[in-house]
Amino acid sequence: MSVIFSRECEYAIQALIFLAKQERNTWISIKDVAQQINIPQHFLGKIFQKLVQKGIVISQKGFSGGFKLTKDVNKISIFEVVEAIDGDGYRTKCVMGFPDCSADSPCPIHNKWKSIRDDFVKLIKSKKLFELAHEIKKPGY
Amino acid sequence: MSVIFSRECEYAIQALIFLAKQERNTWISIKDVAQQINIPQHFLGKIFQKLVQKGIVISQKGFSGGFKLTKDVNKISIFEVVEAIDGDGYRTKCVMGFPDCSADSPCPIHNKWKSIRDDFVKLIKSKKLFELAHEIKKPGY
DNA sequence: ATTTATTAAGATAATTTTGTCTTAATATAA
DNA sequence: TTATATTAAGACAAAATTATCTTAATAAAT
Repeated sequence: MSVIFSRECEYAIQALIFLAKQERNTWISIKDVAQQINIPQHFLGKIFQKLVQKGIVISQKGFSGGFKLTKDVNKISIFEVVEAIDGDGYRTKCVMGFPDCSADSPCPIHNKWKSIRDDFVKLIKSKKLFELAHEIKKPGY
Repeated sequence: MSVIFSRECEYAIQALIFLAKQERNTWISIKDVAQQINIPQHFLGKIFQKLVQKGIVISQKGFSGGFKLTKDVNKISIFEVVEAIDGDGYRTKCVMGFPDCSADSPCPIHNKWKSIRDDFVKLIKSKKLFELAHEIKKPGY
């Protein structure tokens, strides 16, 4: 299993970081992205379709078409990508799975988990593709 | 999807908290646990089998048999249950899914995630069934 | 001994997630 | 206008997770 995000979401994050590393205003094909970051091509296709619907990337069909980011790389955060693909379950559900856990009727670790989770949400909101793309220069990424 | 733990693991935690609420040294049947916390009975059976193998509970077959905790309720933490069911993936894998991320070759949020994750691990190590069972008195748990 | 209530364990099924294949639509280049 | 490279989209398949069903083993009560 993955840690917090679905596999799909992990791929989305990795693919967008890859896009952010490329020259601005050029169309990048699914094939290129999938090969470079080593993830299944057609699965990535579906993921990109969702990202198009959410307005994070735009697509261009046909010869030398592909995808590019709609917004500036320092305006797109991990948080935004996660919300687009996985939704908000990771920050709204009870970490122990109690169905009735809520602020009104908190489970025994509700508040401490909330505090930790808030730190995490703050982290992924603060991290933009720009920074991520520039920090990732080592092989393997 | 669940938050961090698998459904199986969430059920294990909930079931053991329920056991911790019962009178010590009495056998509690799967059926009772499953009905009370509203989870699938046979699925819970398999989970308990794993918990027996890990030495967290012991079982007694036959008439008026069931399960009980092996150790004192203030000696079993959420952490222990999670390790038994889900293993350590949640605290060892890269949160963005980069396959080569490690302390030696950290992804851009490796260290900040580690810090948050360490807080979480500390939390679930500190929470014993004893405390959890006593804090859960409201309906719905 | 027989009945009954239980865990143990394996087989099967349903659901969800992940991954693949195929065809259509489309845009560019030749 | 034809060939080619691409996304779009749906069907399909595989794998993993979650859930159910069935039978065997076992222990207690009668």
